[in-house]
Amino acid sequence: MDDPFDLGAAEPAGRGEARFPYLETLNPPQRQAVEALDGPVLVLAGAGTGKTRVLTTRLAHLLNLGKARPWEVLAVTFTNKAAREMHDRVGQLIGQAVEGVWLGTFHAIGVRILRRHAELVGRTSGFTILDDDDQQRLIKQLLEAENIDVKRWPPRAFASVIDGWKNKGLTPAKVQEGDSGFADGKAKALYKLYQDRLQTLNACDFGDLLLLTTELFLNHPDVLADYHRRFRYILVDEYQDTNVAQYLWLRLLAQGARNICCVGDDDQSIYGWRGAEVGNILKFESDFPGAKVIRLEQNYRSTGPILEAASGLIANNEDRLGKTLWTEVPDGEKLVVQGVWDGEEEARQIGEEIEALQRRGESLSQVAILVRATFQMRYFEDRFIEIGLPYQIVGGVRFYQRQEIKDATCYLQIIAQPDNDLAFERIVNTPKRGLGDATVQKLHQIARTARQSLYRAAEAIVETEELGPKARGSLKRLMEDFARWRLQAPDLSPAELAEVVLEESGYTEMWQRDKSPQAPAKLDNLKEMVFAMEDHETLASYLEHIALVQANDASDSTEKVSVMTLHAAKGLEFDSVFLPGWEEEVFPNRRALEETGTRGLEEERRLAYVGITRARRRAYVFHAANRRVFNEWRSGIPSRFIDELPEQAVEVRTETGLYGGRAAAGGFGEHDQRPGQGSFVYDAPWLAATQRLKQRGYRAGGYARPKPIEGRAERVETVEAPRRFETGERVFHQKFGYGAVVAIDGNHLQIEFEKAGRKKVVAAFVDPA
DNA sequence: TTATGTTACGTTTTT
DNA sequence: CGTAACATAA
Repeated sequence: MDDPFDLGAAEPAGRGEARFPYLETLNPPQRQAVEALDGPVLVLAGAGTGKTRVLTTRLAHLLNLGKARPWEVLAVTFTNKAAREMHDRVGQLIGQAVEGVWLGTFHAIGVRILRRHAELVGRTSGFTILDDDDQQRLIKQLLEAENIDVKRWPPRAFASVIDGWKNKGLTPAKVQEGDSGFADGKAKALYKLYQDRLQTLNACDFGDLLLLTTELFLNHPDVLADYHRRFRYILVDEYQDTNVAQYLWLRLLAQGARNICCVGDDDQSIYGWRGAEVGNILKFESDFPGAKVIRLEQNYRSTGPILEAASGLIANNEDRLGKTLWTEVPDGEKLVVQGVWDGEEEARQIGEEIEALQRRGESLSQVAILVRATFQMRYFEDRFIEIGLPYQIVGGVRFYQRQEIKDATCYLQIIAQPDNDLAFERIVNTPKRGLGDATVQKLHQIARTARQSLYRAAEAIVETEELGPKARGSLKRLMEDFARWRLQAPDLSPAELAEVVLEESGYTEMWQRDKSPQAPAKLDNLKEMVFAMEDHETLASYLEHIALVQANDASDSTEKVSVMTLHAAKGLEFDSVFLPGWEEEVFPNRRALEETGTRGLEEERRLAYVGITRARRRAYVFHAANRRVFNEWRSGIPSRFIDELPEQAVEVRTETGLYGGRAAAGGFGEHDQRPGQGSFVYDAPWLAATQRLKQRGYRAGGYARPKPIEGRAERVETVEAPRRFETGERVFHQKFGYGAVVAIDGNHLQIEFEKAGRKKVVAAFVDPA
């Protein structure tokens, strides 16, 4: 990148430049941000202005200058992905792997600190980390035990109340009586009970990882002082997304050396619902008097029109610090806005556009579809399976949250920590071994009166006559299994242990016998899990890893389209970005508006801004006139965000007539009939529109296919050797299960699935049953 | 206790 | 519509 300013003018040229070549590639504000090592620094970095670059270079520079040893640096990120990227890039800069730096997410670092001082917060260092599934089940148990009607007061609602408190850094003692309307003002007391329960279980939920660390610092000044001495430099990524708990946590730590550098962009604050306070970034200068504030405004990522579209949109927000992004590469394609008939049509169009890009030689790894909510992903999956377009869902269900992984993990957890009641309860009867509700209730009773864990209660009860002979024998066998595995554990690697346990417990067998379509995938996942365990030397290290890391949070760079939520896309960039579902109520999301009004709307707008700014060269906004929500057809009004895009940066490709006629005349009322369900639906505006489209020769998927460019392959072939199928043949499909071939059209099969109905599928995705 | 059928309910966004 | 919790029968 050419630097318009002469670096030598600011500082005598000399050995510095030669020793630190990476400094020369920075622009002046970037370089300033890297070199202002001491004292508090706030870097306001717009999208695509080299934020990560500044952060990584700064960290490398710190180490290179010998300002700090690796373990004297704390670098906090929000996602594991960001942490990993930082690790890798710093490694490249200093020419060797970074070892010893405290680099990780708030949560991961919280765990690390808590494990060292667990006794001070009422845990032992081997405490378990609950995921929100565990958390909810625990809460449900608790509410039921307290005779709270869980129909009226759903456990998930209480979970979010608790999370809210924890995000604000509130322990039960600090919560105001009646601070939440939950359970008629009993919430505070219930919160206390919940925390007590966690302590007896020797467990922490996600919120505790921050809350208890902060409590630890507050209640034990000596411990805090120790970390003050340790962390001489602190770096924080995505500062705009810190919540109060994280803010307190950071502020406590930063009081030591006061060398804290926070990087963020108020326009990209999208975690308000998780308690993030944009205010934290605004308060920085008063929290740290004398702080240097550096703005990065030169965008290196996107073309002019894309930047213009994004800037025009975000300018509609009142509550912002304000930045002016600019780029030296102004030319480029305009942002495309395309209206389509419905959700399926949207998926078809996007599929075709992607195939066109592919024919023009674009890489699929540089294409992303960014949705507002996960339910939108399904349409793309269905369509891409049908046309054989390789895709990957990024984010989604956490690997360890999948049923089979969770079950397997529970076995391992019990070996490591027998007193983990939640894990025990989950697998006593998985696979089925005749230990049903009645038995578990009895165990609970004994455990409660004897004040011991379910596991200990089970050990005791098999020596008595309290259970029927069948249950007793079965439980006894299980307890013997556990005892044996625990004995073997020290001599086996975690992976070997897992294999033994999965085999001997009958868990693998359970899925082998299962003939549901998901079963083979589950077995694969279990294999993948065992494989992943090879990387870990101890069981404890594996369990830690699985609790904090999403397995598929990194988009692998293979030839696949990435499908993910806008939230998951933060920090990423792609040549081409598709933004479907820009309709009122979908995006901006209705609930966001209902719950937090203008604040919610502005956050949605920031989300839209994040979406557009992910694109380097091409961005496509789609909106559908109709969408099926649950089982109802609803018409959709184009998102207000579309109107807010500056006209000159946009090319509109919406079919004329889509919003014409009575529909545009205000006919977008709510209606709940499906097409063709009887004579009474004639008045529905969408039906009129359907008929118009039909008259003009519309057919499903019938928009003109872009002409292939000559000389290019029609489609990159990613499928394996084709196999011939015959009509009537019984087949198996990963997603749709078993079915019979109805018709064959080249490499496309029409299959009548037993569960999923009739679908068109590419032959390569189907196996003979 | 398990298998099977029935109904209620839900979709923001995540460490 | 699809899933998960719930109710009933075997």
